[in-house]
Amino acid sequence: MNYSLPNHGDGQQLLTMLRHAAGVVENRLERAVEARGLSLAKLGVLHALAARGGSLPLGRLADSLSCVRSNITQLVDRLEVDGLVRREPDPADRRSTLATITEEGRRRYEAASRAQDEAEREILGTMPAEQRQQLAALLHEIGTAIE
Amino acid sequence: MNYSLPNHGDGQQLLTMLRHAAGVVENRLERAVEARGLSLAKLGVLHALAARGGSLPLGRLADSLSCVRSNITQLVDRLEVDGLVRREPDPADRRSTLATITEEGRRRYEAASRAQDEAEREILGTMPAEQRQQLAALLHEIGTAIE
DNA sequence: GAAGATTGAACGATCAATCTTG
DNA sequence: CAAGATTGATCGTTCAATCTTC
Repeated sequence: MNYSLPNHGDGQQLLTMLRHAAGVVENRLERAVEARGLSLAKLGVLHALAARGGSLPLGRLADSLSCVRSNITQLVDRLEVDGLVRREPDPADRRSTLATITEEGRRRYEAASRAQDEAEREILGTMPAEQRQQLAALLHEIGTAIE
Repeated sequence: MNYSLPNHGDGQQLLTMLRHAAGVVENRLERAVEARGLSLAKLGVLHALAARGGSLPLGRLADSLSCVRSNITQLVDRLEVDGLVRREPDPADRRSTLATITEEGRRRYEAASRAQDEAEREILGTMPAEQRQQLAALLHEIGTAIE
């Protein structure tokens, strides 16, 4: 559901606004990293790898990104085609496969990461620190209200 | 990008929180309507139809949901299989196709819509009106900061 | 030619079933 | 039998190309 949101029912427009704002932000960031030849999903994988020394078993990668394994299988497939990640056998366990970031992968990661930062700074640019703090607190409250 | 979000770069954690909160809310609402045999995407279509007398040309539907036409084509395909929507020729323009909600579609729409309301009320349940108002204002500000 | 709809391809995500190795 | 990874199916979404009708 990436498109404009219906206004069902009688009053919870706030959650509609929340989802809409996040969607607009997401689209904006997606465009920013796309201009550097990545998607947010691929950037997420490269980030996890770069943050862990360059290599991770696919299962750990799935844990890192809180997604199911088959998602990682296919994401890494595409990243391999792009030449940004390599699959390697795990010496410690023959069931396991390591994903390793390539040199080109590191370069793309750095560039796209900077592009994302820049876009985020643009979006938040004018918002005073006090309001940011308020927003963070309110979002945290909603988060904890669920489970 | 529905999974846990990376913390690239140096400080815009706020947008990560925003996207994460929206994702959690989205998943929760999705589960709520799924229990009534719908998805948020399908519910959005039924809502648009119900709100406009039961029938709309596919193109207007795409406009309503701010998505691309081919998306509607396929969504309506699946809704037709479900028996919740019917395609009909547009008497006014032979290029155009009308999507019409069925009786069963209306029933499912009502039920799922109530389920969504309920879930939204649960999520927001304990949040005082003043905080809701604050949050709405801050979200609006972020929205306007983009274009 | 432009508008309405569809089709085919791709991406990102999930789930269920399967294969290999522990 | 568990755990790790893959495959095949389905959903939601976009884009580019195509077909029909205006």
